[in-house]
Formats: sequence, structure tokens, C-alpha cells
Amino acid sequence: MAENAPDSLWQPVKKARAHELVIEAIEDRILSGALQVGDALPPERELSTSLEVSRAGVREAVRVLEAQGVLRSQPGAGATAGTFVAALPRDALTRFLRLHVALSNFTIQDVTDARVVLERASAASASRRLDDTARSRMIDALDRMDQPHSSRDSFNEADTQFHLAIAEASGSALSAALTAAIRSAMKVPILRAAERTEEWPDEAQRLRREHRAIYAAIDEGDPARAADLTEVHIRRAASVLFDLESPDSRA
Amino acid sequence: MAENAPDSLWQPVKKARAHELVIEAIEDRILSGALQVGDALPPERELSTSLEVSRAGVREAVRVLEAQGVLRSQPGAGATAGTFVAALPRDALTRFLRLHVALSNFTIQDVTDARVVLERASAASASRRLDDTARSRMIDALDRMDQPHSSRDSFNEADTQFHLAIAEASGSALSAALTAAIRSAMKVPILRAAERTEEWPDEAQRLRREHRAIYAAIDEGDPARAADLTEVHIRRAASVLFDLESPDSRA
DNA sequence: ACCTTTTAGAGGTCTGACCGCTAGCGCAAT
DNA sequence: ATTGCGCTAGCGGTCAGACCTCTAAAAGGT
Repeated sequence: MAENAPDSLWQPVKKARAHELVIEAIEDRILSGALQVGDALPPERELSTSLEVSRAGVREAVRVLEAQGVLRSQPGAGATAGTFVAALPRDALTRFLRLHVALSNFTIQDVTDARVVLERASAASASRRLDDTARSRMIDALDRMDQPHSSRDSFNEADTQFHLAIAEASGSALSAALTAAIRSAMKVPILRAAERTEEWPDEAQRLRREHRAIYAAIDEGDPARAADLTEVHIRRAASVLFDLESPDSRA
Repeated sequence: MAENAPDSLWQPVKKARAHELVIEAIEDRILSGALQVGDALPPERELSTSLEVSRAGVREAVRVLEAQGVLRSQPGAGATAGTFVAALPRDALTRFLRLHVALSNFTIQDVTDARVVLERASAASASRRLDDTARSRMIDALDRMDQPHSSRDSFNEADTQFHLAIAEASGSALSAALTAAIRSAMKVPILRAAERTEEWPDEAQRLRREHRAIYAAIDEGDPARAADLTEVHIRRAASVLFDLESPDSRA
């Protein structure tokens, strides 16, 4: 037999930990369709005997899936108590991105690029399918940003809501979730940057104008202009707030 | 006092669970920059006494952050043992999306739309900055798809690698991570669909041609063509494999 | 100097107990 | 009949303590 086989053929034997096996067991049932949204899992004690791991192992697995928005646990009795399959990807994604941005796994430049890509598409798509609900959400956010005495915090909140409204009007749930998560994850860093910015009134005024222009393009059903204005807006704001250079524009 | 205040003012009192407080404590230190990649956390027993929760609570929190690629635990002794702040968002994102796609929180149509948005941008960006490493990765994947007797599984694997190589060549870490996670999350559903597809040899041949054409556009530095070919490729393949209609194209 | 053994301390696991919560039941007062 | 109350079963939430496995590094022998 060959003595010196390539290393790639001899990958390390994985010793799975108990809670990982539990996660896998639950994931398998989800991926196979045996578990769907709304379904209940067996009680923790029951699962722990069935899977032959301690209850702690089961609980660690449940915690992981709960944090990912896949499960939801509730104490108590009766039909509402127990652990259920859920569908709350939004907050989970936001927390995930916020942490990894803080860890600099993704730089401000990376995040800005991704925002441009996603929000160009959101703005263009929203231009084609704007309904009254979305329209009023955007106008509401714009109006709140117009409050002359609003704090940077509440301005930032309204700013976030404006971009979220566009994302959700785009009609693509995943793109919207990604856009929303990224903008939400950047909310605090943006606020921090705004607090450091001198000449904030001027900048706020500029942001108001840009937002109004984006809204006008969407409202008039002009996808190309909405996309371009969105890109310019995001890149300019990022460069002012975070002191970035504007890289080459993308397709 | 007002009796009928708006519900929004009376949000439910939240009862924080022990492990959530631990997560928050760790997150705060990460968001404030006190904990950075590579730093070690105190031992579990120490943390549990400091935070005044049981070790189980600490472990549940660590498990959650570990699953998100934020922490990494290792048993043993000395400098390598313990729990450390890590930076492995990739697998975490893939698992997250795979589960939520399976739960139909995101439909195939949603995922396809998001892929188009992200991969158009990746392809265009890669066209502007292709280096030899990326070039050889793409060619390698293309060659493996050319193996006449390759199984659908290995074809799918090479297909995934091709799209991954483009994403990573784009130079934007977050876009690349999102693209990679989405394509990886769709790997099994795509394989299942391919196994159901009749006339697979014809479809495989069509995919080979499309991939080669995309590579040619990238290699020649033609961002617009690379983006368009990528969109057509993704939408056509999705419509064949998953029986979708091609919606309106996006900007 | 080198190899082997020991050890300390980290995470990994399990057990069994107890606490807090709440739907549903039954009983009592209205 | 309706309302209100308290009880109870069974769920998740928490905890303490024990034991196991693993491994870098110290201790010791060759």
C-alpha cells in the first residue's frame, strides 16, 4: 500500500459533541420536511431519553436553533407550552451581522459594497411595484427625518425605517431580509459616526434631499434612476461618516 | 390618566433568561471592542461565578455564539485550550440559510432573486480584478464539470465551486460570504432537483456552455456581459430545475 | 539532550433536584 | 349561565456537583 498518501485523503476523524448530534437530528427532520413551521418538538426530557443524551445536551441544541430563529420555546402547560419550529430569521440575521461587523470580519467597505448591491436592486424593484402601504411607510419616515429638533438618534431610526421600507417593498423576502439586517446591524455604528460628525445639520440636510430624491424616483417608477441615486447616497454617506474613499462603481 | 393608551406603549415585560444575559454580556464586550478576534474568554467556571449564573447557563450562551462562528472552544490545557473569540461566519451563515430555506421562510423564487442580485455584482466585479489564483480555481471547476462520467453529485460540487470562486474573486468579503452561503445552502436542493430531471445529459451540457461563456466574459474583462450571462444562467437553471417562471429582470 | 510520565486545568457530559410558569379543570360565589 | 378562584400537571428554566476526556507543559528518568 502507498505509505505517503495525500493529506487530503486523510481528514481528521471528527468527534461530534452531544449537542451537535442533537442539532443534526433536529436539522435532518427539518430538511426532510418532517418538521415544519408550527410543529412541536417532544418535551426536553423525552428527547433526551430518545436520543440518549443528557437534558443539558438537548437544551444546548435547542438554544442554538432558537438563536437562529428556527425554534421557539415557551414554558407553561397545555398546547402553547413547549418547543416549536418557528420562522424568525430577521433578528437572528441582524445580530449575526452586527457581531461579525464588530469583529471586523467584514469591514465598513465590505458592508458598504454589499449594501449598494442589495439596495440598488431593492430600489429598482420597488420602483416597479410600489403600493400605498409602502408609499406611506416611506413618507412617514421622510417626515420624521424632517422634524427640525429631532435627535441624531431618532433621525437615524427614521433613516433605517426608510431603507427598510424600500427593501420590503421590493417583493423579494431574502433580499429584503439581508438588506434590513445589514442596515440594522449598521445602525449603531452609523449613529456613533454621526455623533462624531461636525456640521451635522448640513449633513442631515443633505441626507434629507437625497432620500427625497430616491423616493421621487421610486414613486415615479424610474428603476434606473432610483438605483443610481441609492448607490450615490450610500457611498457618499459612508465616505463622509466613515472617511472612506469611493471605489469604482459596480454594475 | 389615559385609560386607553396605544398598545405600542405597553410592550410586554420581558423576562430575560440566564443564558441571554450571558450572551448580552459577551456581546457587549465584543461591540465595545474589549474583546477581539483571538482573545480568550475566562474559563466557564470562572465566568459562571463572575456573572452569578450556573455553568449550564454560561455553556448555553457559549454554544449559541459558537454556532454563529463568534466563539470557538477547545478542551485541553495550556495556551491553546479554552474559549476564544473567532471569525468563522461562513459555515454559520450557510447553515442558517439552509435551514430557513427548508422552512420555506424563503422561497426558491426569493433565493433565485437574491442570487441574481449578488452574483451579477460578483461576476461584474470579478471581471475587473481577476487574478491567476481565481482564474485557476474557475478553470479547475470547469474542467471537473467536463468529466464525462462524473456523477450529478460531483458535477454539482464543481458547479458550486465555480460560483464560489467568482464570489471570492469579487473582492468584497460580505457579498462573497452571502453569495457562497446562498449557493451552498442550495446545494442539496439543487442536487435533488437534478436527480429528478430527465434529459440530464442535455441540461449538463447546457450548464457547461453557460459556465464557459461566463468565464470567458470575466476573463476578457467584460463586466456587463458577465453580469448578464450570470443572470440568464441562474434564472434559466432555476426555471428548469424548480419549474419556475422567469420574472421581470432587474437593474 | 532526549524521551517518558505525570499533572493541572480546560471543556464535555451527566444526574437529579428544584423553581417558575400557565392551560385546563373543578368548585364556589355571583 | 356566568364569573372568578385555586389547584394541579407538565412544560421549560436553573442549579450544584460530580465525573470524564483531552492536552500543554512541567517533572522526572534515561
